[in-house]
Amino acid sequence: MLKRVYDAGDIYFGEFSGHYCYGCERFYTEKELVDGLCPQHLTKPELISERNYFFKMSKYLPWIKEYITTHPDFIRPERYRNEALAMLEAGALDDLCISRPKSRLTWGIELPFDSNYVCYVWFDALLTYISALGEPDSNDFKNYWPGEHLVAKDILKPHAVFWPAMLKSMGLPLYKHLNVHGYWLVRDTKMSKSLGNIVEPEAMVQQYGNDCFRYYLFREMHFGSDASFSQDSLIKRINADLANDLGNLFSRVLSMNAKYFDGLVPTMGSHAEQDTAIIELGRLAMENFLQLFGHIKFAEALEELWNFVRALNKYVDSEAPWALYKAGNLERLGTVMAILLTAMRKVAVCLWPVIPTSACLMLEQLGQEATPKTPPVSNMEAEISDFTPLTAGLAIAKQSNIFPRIEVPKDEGASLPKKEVKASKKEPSDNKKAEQNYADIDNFKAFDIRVGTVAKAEKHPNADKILVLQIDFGDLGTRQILSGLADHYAPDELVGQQVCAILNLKPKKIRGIMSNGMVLTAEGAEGLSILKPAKPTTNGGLIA
RNA sequence: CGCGGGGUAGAGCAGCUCGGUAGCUCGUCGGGCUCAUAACCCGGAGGUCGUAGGUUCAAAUCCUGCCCCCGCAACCA
Repeated sequence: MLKRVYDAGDIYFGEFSGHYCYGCERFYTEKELVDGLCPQHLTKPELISERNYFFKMSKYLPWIKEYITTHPDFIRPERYRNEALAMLEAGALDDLCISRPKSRLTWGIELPFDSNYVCYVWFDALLTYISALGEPDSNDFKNYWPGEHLVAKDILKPHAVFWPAMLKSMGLPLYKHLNVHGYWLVRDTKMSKSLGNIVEPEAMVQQYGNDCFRYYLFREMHFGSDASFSQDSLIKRINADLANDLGNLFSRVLSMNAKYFDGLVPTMGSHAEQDTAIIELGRLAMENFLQLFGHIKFAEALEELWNFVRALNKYVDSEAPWALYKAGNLERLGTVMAILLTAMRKVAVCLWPVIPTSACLMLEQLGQEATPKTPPVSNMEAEISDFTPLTAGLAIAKQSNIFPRIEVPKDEGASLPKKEVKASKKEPSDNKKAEQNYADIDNFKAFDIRVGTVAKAEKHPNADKILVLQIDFGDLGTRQILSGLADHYAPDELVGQQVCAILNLKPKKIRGIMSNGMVLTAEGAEGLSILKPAKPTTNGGLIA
């Protein structure tokens, strides 16, 4: 692939000189430097010039802009399209440096046209979308490329600009759409390891089943926006949609059919007005489902389909097969049941991509052949417009219990999230690993940790999250220490409070202000909490 | 003035592009049915559509100011 780009004349060997910080392994621009020093390490970066390979991305920027402009739905939803265009407008994009000399970076993939260099970041990372399929002449590639591209909202730039430019240069077609999705939030904040609010998908699948979990993810996240996860809503969703509406529909219809027709598909007779109505409603629902699904609007698509599912339950109620049976009206009964069974098949077909295993089970219960690996029908349009009944006389399941309800003990709601958190962080830590984690007491003694009282606290004028604290350490004097507490404490709240801080850390300048130490905090789901002695302690007291 | 999203019934959301009875799911209350997974079906209660103005015969919807949440970026020794 690199060769292709190289052969296209889009890679050049350029000299680049800049301020290079060895600690960060990166170049800094004049602007980024603070007083001529690396903002991370406070060291003077070396002015080095290095010859490296560059990808002529700038050559393609006008083309990308043009492409995005003329293909309004290439990036969706629209607001990310606007963001991408804004990025291109801003003109801050440059050619990409794509190599590092082996003398400095010993690992990495060697460039095909220069064995002294290895590939750096952009190419090796983005290429995996293609390399997973094999070479462009492989079958997989022919079958699956170009496809849909799905990314999270934080990596818009590389996928909206870099990667398309690279593909264009390689002479490969672009993916059909760049679909940008949001995040899953837990209690309105991002999941993060340090907050301990990670939800492990594996655990959820284990607990609720793959299909149920999949259904929830599809159903609850509205494409493009963030969604919030909770086991509570997960259970509600499974019970309401899968168990009550869909599962129960299968259960009631199949068991009735077992009773009335010995588990054989009855003959569908002529349609009454309400029959054509429900069939038309189903056709519409499926049409919308297909359309929305194609636009990655999974939640809305499922909602459409469920209009049909609910209507089918309603249809059962209004047609009351049990009454028809009692009245001995077997012909009408057969028609109603055949309509229901046929409709159920269609619902299952639609659901195949969402909950493959369950959909196959549904289809099998209806006497249809299905496997989770291949789509049950090849022509969805025909499936939607055509209401050919299931073959009369076909033997189908006599009962069904695909989605059992999840019963939650009454006052359980509060304790659920705790389990969630606990179950989340169970790293496979064997004894050996644990032993290696022991720290030497000397490591601890190396820190000079003291008690002090906050004398003054104010916001950092130039950084949102940081408070500038003046802390009185008694005989040791007053120190200025910066801490990322702004999101968790109001400045006034801290004044007069005792805190613990490490004093012998190397001073560091943060956004222009010096910090001479580090305030200790505890981090939990509630946010940050400062550590303080349990009873008032003389300022300067040593912590050991 | 860094960029962006949002504030609509107890909860979660749709509606806003193209002004004109405020809709859906869950929950709640009452009723119905009895085929079914304490399910399903019907009906009710519950909303100053963040806030203050403006445009209009008419504003959740258009315009302006303000308040409050959230994300990205930066930063969190």
